[in-house]
Amino acid sequence: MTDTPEKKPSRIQMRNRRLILDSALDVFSRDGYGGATLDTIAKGAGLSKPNLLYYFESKTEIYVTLLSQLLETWLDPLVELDPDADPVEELLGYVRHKLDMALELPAESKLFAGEILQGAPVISTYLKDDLKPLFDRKCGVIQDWIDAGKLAPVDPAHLIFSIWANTQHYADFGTQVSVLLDDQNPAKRAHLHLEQMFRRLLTPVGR
Amino acid sequence: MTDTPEKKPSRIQMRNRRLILDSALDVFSRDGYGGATLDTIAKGAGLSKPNLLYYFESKTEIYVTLLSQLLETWLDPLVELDPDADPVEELLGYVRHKLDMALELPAESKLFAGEILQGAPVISTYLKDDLKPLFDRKCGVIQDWIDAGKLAPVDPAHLIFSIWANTQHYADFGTQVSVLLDDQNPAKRAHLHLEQMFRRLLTPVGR
DNA sequence: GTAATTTTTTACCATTTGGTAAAGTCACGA
DNA sequence: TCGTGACTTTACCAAATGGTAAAAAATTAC
Repeated sequence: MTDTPEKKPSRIQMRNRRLILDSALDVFSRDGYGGATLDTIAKGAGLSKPNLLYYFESKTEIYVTLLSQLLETWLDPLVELDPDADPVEELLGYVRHKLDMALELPAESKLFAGEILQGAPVISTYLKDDLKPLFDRKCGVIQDWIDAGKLAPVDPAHLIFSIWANTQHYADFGTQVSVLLDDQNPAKRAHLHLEQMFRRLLTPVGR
Repeated sequence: MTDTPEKKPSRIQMRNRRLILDSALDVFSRDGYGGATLDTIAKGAGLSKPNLLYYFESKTEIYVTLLSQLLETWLDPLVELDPDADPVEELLGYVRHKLDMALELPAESKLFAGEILQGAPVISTYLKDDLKPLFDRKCGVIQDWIDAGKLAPVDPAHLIFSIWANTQHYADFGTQVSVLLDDQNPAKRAHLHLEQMFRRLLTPVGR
């Protein structure tokens, strides 16, 4: 009880913190951490700058809060990779899920991408302490699948990288994708392409 | 002759402009456009800020200069996709080339990624006017290869996207890759993985 | 209804930032 | 060696930025 002296947040606090975080996600993902300003975030939330600083101590605290909330939901699909399921279908499901997330939540994806791009100054300890163990565990699962002959032999780590790369591309490079594609809704073809690519890569050849 | 009243740049101009651009590439790719400051760039170049502004009119001009120089070399490998070569090997060569570029010039890759991430405010007309036609042409080449049965049927546009995504990932997300891999030189395994993945995707199945 | 508490506003401030003016220094050709 | 133009430094500036203090307003608890 002494750990968190803060009382439960009031309704107004809930609402305003949410407004701020929503606006901040927009601004940080569009302008980057350095390009974002408290005024812009405040305006987007419909608050004044000092009022915004009543709810968050600093610009950095807003940014950190956003990233921590993000990381939870972002890594969830990887956590759920089920060692007992059918390997190819499980991995293709993971690809689908990540692609849907990228298409539906591009701002989150861009925020994360921007942070990594700049050397992960805020989340580097998270990467080392939380993501790395999870990553290693899932590489182990994939390796087991391969050893059991249920998956074509691939480099597990680089497989995961390529899943991340391909799915996040549609969010992070969405501007470029939009310019280059005549088809204005890339979702369907993106899904088909990734399904085809990873199915071919992962399906074990009959021995 | 009236178009470019500037005389040929002196040796000192060549040297200092290069120092500035080198430093600016570092800073912009690390801190983003908004996070970069003229002071930081100047310090990195060993010059004073006003001296830096003797060589470039503004922060934006440095940034634009960097991006234009980048785009030339960056798109070159795509330009050189040869319609008359062996399709699978030609595309695998493109993958290799792009991966090598990402591994050797991560700062350039990150600069470009940051610009796209923020909605391509500076290079959007370039994307529309120059990249798009090239992209469409190369999609045509790939489609012709497919129609001739020399390539497995893939979505040409999304194939190119996946090549870009997978190769740039090792630069743009290099921080994450480094943290997650025990192997500290990902180059070899990355090459092998991408070769395997794209060879399987692209090799036509005997009919 | 009123006192206590929470929330919002107004008025600031110090620092940083992109950029300028102008004086000084250097290099080099005549 | 001297003058001219190229280069560099010093001294600034206005605007923007992250952040604060304290008063005013609104809400809540009793």
